[in-house]
Amino acid sequence: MEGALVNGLFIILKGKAKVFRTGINGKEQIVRFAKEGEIIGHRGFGTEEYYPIGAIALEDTILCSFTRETLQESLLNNAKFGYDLMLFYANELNRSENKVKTISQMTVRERVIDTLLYINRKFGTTDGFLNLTLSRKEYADYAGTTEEQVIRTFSSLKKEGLINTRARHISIFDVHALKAEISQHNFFLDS
Amino acid sequence: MEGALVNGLFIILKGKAKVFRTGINGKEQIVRFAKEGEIIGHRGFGTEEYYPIGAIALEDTILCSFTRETLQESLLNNAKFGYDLMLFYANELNRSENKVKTISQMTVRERVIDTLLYINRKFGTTDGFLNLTLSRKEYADYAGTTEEQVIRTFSSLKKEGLINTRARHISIFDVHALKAEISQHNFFLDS
DNA sequence: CTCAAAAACTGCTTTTTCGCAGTTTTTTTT
DNA sequence: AAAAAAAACTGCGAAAAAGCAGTTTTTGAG
Repeated sequence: MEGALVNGLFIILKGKAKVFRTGINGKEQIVRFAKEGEIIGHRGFGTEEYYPIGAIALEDTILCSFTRETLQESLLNNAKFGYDLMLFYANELNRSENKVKTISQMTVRERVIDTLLYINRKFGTTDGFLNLTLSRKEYADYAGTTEEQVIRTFSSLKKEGLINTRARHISIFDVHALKAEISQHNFFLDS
Repeated sequence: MEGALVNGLFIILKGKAKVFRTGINGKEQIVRFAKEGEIIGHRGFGTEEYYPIGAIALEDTILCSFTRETLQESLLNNAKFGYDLMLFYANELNRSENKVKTISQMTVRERVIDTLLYINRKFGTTDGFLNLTLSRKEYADYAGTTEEQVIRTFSSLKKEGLINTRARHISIFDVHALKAEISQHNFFLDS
């Protein structure tokens, strides 16, 4: 939970989660989605005393937890471990700073497309449908827009034959065309 | 330079710089400003081969440079060093993810105010004037808006008696009132 | 399987932001 | 110190995004 005392970090053994910051009027900004094998809670590992960020499981999820002390000890005794974790942070930072640019310079339509491609890349598909099922509001919270705009964009993309939606299940028909639309902005960093 | 082969990182011994990503139509997104004592080029230290980001000195600047190899060796031999650098990254990540939220949820006016307060906090003032002199366009590139919007916001803030501008020199009259306007969003993370 | 709640959708209006084109001021060069 | 170039400013129209209020569809509980 955002605002809770930092007590360590977690690794997702099984399941999926969304990681977010709460803004004004309780509006969420989803920072990333996480899956099996990924780290959660590492943002609390700086000088902050409280988590600046929250996470919620999107399905039944099993975590492995490390206390701050355990981790600190391991890091101070194992330089390679610290080095690898540092590389991980460096990549996360790269990803995040790219998102600043994305949100700042892309149109709503482009941001929604970017989000679809991100989900596709990261979670893949089964029978053509994206493996992660999100509400329109969650798409909006990641793309930095409103639910209505996501709905409008989806319905345009549908009309253009680029995607299909069957209720909350989405399939992408033409990944290439979608990529082309945002290629001048995006280097597909955030897997 | 953005796109150049990563060859190490730098510490600013003297001077100031802006750190940015280039987007569509050459539009810059300034990610941060850096001053004496700060690290530059650490974004290239992940798995990337090329710098995802560029930096330009804003005045005569002296750097101290470390090759990737030197640094890697030090990190692998000195766990405490790696640990501290990791903490630094964790804070940078926190700062950056907060900026995602800021840009996504604040209005243009709020983002401009946020930028003014950031410059004030980080670089301070002399005789009431901010110690870092930027063009309106640079304010826009940091705030994620256009030059014209910055100009319009500055002129409103001037009319309201909150700031004063004498050409490119800006003084903030009422830091408190400005902070109040964005306090529901911002926790003043990015010093 | 039914029903209530939640989510998705639609059309419309309002607000915010942008961008152009021209003028004025400031800065830099010679 | 004058001229040229760059930056700052202004008003206005256009575009993008957001917000509202209702209807329809989907979901999930019992």
